[in-house]
Amino acid sequence: MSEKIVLIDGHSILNRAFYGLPELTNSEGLHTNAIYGFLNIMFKILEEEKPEYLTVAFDVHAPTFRHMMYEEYKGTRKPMAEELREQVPVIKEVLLSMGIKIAECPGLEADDILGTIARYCEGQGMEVSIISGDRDLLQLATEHVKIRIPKTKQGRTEVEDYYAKDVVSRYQVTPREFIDVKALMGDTADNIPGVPSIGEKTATKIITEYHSIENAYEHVSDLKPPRASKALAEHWDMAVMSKELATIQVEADFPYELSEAKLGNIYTEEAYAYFQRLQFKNLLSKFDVTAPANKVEDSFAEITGLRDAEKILKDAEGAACVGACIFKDTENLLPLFASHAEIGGIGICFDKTKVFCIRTGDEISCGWLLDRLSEISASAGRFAMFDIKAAMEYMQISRKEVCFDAMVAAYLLNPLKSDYTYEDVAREQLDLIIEEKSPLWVRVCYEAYTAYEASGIMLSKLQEMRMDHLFTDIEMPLVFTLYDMEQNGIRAEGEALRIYSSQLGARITELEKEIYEETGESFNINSPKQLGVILFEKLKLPGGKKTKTGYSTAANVLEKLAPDYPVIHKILEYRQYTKLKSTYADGLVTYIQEDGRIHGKFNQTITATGRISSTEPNLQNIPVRMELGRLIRKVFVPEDGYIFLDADYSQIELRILAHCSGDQRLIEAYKEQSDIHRITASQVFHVPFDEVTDLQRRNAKAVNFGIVYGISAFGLSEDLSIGWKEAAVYIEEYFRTYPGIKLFLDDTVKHAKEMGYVVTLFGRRRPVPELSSSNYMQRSFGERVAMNAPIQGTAADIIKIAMVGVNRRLKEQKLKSRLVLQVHDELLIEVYKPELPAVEKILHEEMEQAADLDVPLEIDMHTGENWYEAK
DNA sequence: TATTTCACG
DNA sequence: ACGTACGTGAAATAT
Repeated sequence: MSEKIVLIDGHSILNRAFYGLPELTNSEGLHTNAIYGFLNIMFKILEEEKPEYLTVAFDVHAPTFRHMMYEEYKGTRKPMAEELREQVPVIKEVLLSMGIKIAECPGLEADDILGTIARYCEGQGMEVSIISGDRDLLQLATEHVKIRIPKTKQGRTEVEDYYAKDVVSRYQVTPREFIDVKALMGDTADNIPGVPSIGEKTATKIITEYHSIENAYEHVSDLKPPRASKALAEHWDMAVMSKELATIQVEADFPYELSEAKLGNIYTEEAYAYFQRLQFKNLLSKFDVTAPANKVEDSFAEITGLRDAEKILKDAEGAACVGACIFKDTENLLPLFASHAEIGGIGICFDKTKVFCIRTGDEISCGWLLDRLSEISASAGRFAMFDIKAAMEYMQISRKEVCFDAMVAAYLLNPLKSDYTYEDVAREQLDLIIEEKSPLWVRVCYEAYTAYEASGIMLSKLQEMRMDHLFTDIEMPLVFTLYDMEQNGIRAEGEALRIYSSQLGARITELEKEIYEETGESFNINSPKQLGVILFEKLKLPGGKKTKTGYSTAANVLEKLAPDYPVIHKILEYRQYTKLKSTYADGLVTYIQEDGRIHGKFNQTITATGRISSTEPNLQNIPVRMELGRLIRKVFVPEDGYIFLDADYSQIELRILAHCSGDQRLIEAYKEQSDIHRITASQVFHVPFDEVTDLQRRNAKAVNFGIVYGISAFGLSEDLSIGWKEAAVYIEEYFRTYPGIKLFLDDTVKHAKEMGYVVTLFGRRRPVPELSSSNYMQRSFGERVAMNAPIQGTAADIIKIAMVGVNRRLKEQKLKSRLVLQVHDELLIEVYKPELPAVEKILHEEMEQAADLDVPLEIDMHTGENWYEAK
């Protein structure tokens, strides 16, 4: 068997990967998508081909002869996107770290390097595979040189292979003739002008007949069609130049030692370190090298004996700082049942050299261990854990003021991440790499150690970033408030939900039947794909639009497209009913527990802006806008002897905007009147307050929303179904009326671009990396985010302060009333009836006084025997 | 697992 | 010439 070499067209594959993959960055903010894609393609090819040799060729970015000629011909070429450019030196380093040969030579393009190496190796009797995204290389294909073109189709990479014969069957010309076709037709992507008015069809036809441009030129008068004949005669010089441009050199002169391309072990420790830095977690599994020994790990110990455990826990008593974690025994369990696993033990760390995993078992009981941990938490100067709210399911926290939630701290330091694991914190704060394959007890020790060691570091970072007040006085107390709310849960009547569900079900069946009759076919109405086909192809509804995969059948699109078709309304009604049934009626019953209550989760580390999120179930999106859905709220009821008290902030975000911008006109307006949209309409459209029409108010309201979202004429026009131009006029008028707003928003974006982040009134930060993107759309998004995040985030800060205050006073006064829900600008309390006056006072005061703004914070408050009535 | 739709603020 | 409003989560279908 002959030896094999793989040649990779470096920039071409990087390019493919860059544009084929979504944005990806590591924690340093370095873009990594092209590198990741490149390596994936490379590994795939290597596994497939198992070559003896490998070389990656790159262009050197000095202008080459061929580029010069073209640039004179057509001006400057587009610069490489910055996000891609920064990845080029990194991939080269990564390749070097794997001992992979890189070939580059000033004055030569990668094509020429590839062509020359390919010819040489073929001459040595080797098999050659060239990997490139560029079809230009097809001219190099022979019986032993295969051109491989990776295609990314829906996430999967498929490779098209071309030997010489494949080029012939696909393009009707030989690889050598392929050059001449290119010379005639040109290739804008490849900087080849070609002959004007000759396209692919004509070029192929001419070359299949005459085999070369020279021969075609000799018979130029015979060429058909006459248009081509004339073009070639007139632009023969262009054809010659194009051929020269299109021809890849195969006898270029540059230093290259085949022996240097010999593949050794590419999974080196150095490469491992790179992959870790780049955070390519799933590529790390390819390595079986073990990371260099870690000093900290040497002092870790696993404890199963009671005597040892007693001694250690006694030592931990009164420590200045304790890091801890609680783990479940999932080792002998199918992952499916992991959630009801027993406690396997704890991790505890109270000194760099005192790190233990204490396991429950024959000697150590769960109850005892957790009680001891609870005691230790109370005696510690600082008690640090990841996700304290979750841990409180198992242990008592009696001294909240000493607690440090490392997950919450990590969230404040960077709220953009999807999760906050101890592995990530260890890497980011401690430069510590934790082996995924380490035994459970070692990982447990690492978690406790990371909580211990990173807590001080993160606290000082929070201080530097002026978020210590936010962390200590808002977010940490909130951990316990949210825990209380989860424990409280909210009562829901299962039977009422089931009745509601069956009523919806009956109507759904009716609608289904009617829709099938009107479309003359039965199909899955819930499938946008099938629905699209029925609506736009079978029924030929006007202009099917939008989405990547087919027609959009979203409600707003359908309404706009065909408001006159009765089927459309039936379908939208059907959607509404099925949504209510599946998500709310049927969805909610499954969460009702023994106590008749739903104990949903409130998540503190999810949103980029600082809001809380609600899951299992989501209690923050219970219907309210439409009456039909709003009825669901009747099943949420207080316990006997209790009543609901609901309060929400009135237009808190716009008030925050008025305050932050300091726009006097808006501030004055809000001090006088509470119908903000009406005032806005009155002032923007210059009509007396009482003469504002419904339409004017509606438009003003949309503009107000737009301002909060980071205004754009396009978005506003979409929302109001008006022209782009008209929307721009509204915005202009708005800014003319409130010039302070315009100044503030511009200034916010400007600061964000300089600093890379935006800040709320209470110091919460949101990085906005999109602002430095070279992509217009991404950058615009960044600008809108920069305008919106401080407003939405400040509102989040304020209600969090109110929640903590309300909860604190309820508990201090030993009231039975309890906080049950938060819905962004709304709080719901289940009030023990005799306490109602006191609780009303507490709720109103805490919400109103949560922040001292230049405009009053108005609160709407209602009571009710269920959530429907209380809103 | 990804996409689409729709519920909320 | 480009193509979007900000922030979430759940369910159903498609892949």
